[in-house]
Amino acid sequence: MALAQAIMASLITEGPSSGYDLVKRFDEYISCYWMASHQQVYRELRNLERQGWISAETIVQTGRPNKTVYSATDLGEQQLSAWILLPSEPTPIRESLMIKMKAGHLVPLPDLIQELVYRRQLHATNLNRLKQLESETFAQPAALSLSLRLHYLSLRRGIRYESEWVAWCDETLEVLNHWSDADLNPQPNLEPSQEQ
Amino acid sequence: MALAQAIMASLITEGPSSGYDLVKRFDEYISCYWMASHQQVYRELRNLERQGWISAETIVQTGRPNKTVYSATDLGEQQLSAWILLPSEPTPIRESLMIKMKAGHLVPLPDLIQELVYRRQLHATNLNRLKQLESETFAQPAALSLSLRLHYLSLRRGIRYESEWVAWCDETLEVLNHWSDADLNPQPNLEPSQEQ
DNA sequence: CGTGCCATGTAAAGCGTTACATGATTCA
DNA sequence: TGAATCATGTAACGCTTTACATGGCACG
Repeated sequence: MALAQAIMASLITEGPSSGYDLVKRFDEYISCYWMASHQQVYRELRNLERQGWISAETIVQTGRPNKTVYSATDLGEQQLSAWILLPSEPTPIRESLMIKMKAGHLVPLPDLIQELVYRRQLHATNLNRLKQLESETFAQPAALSLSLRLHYLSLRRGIRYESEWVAWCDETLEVLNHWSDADLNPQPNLEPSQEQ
Repeated sequence: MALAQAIMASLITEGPSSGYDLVKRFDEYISCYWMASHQQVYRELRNLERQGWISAETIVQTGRPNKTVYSATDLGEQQLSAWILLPSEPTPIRESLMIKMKAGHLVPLPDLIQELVYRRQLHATNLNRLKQLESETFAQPAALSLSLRLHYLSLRRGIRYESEWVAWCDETLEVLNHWSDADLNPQPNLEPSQEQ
């Protein structure tokens, strides 16, 4: 629903871009607040052009395929501004790992622990990547434009989010490891008497 | 994708339930890890019954509409166990508020601040609700079953998540209020020369 | 000469959101 | 008498995901 606005925000703050540029930017840092696949981005660009929020210009390139560069129109910028002023609700949470926790008594404890270790690693890796971005882009805070400072605040949210995940994994792993030691290891409920 | 598993997990840990019971449970605490509307729940229950993961029993009630109570079948429990053992990725993040931050220079700073104050309040309210649940259900930790202890861990994640949101809002509001004081208030880019 | 990057799509299926709908009971 | 709760849906639309597809260039 807000993919259109995420694209508009990027075109306005980062300037005219090709679909490919946008996809790269989504992968690099936009995904820390709005994830989108390349298929979604290309489709949305066509929608936005049809509605007149962006305009397309074909850049002829020799030796490699032509590219289409999109720019936000005045209409697009006005529409984005108006959308920002509308109140918005938090994203609904959908975390499959928590479903696994809830029904965790169905599987052996070591399997649950393994899954948590894996998730901790994913979030720790992403956290490092975001901290890297933070130190690269925001090394000299005095020199930052308003736009960059606002960008920084959204990056902070990404860093906090990933830190929180790592902290929860650590907290939870400590509890589960303690259960392991105490030999509370649950027996899986897999009905071993059944063949199929 | 995992709505089916969220329902199965609830039927297995909380026992046979009607669609309405499940919807209430989603509203009460499942939503802190998996949000679902009543329409989704009812549709998914029909799918699950068709696939044999759950079985339905009609309870005839006098004076009020009959209800259908669903129970997990052995097949359903096995399928859920197998699914838990599959590795899973984090949910893609989609936070429209961060898009607003990114393009925040397009609107007056007080409007951005107002939106943040509103969001802080939403998360603070939800945090209090979850803490309430925590203190109600987990007052006597010694008496808890394995299943309830696992439930508690997922509730902890919800509490951490909402705390983190409140903390980010506070951090960000402090920065923005400071800008306000310093008279860095950006002028909106709304092209006042245009009539339409 | 193969791998990966540049650059851009189509198609189908599944999932989520919004709107609409029904009809009884209980409580103020 | 009206509002809220119990209890359960259908339909349409739109967004997301997954799979498949193309074709040149650069680098080792």
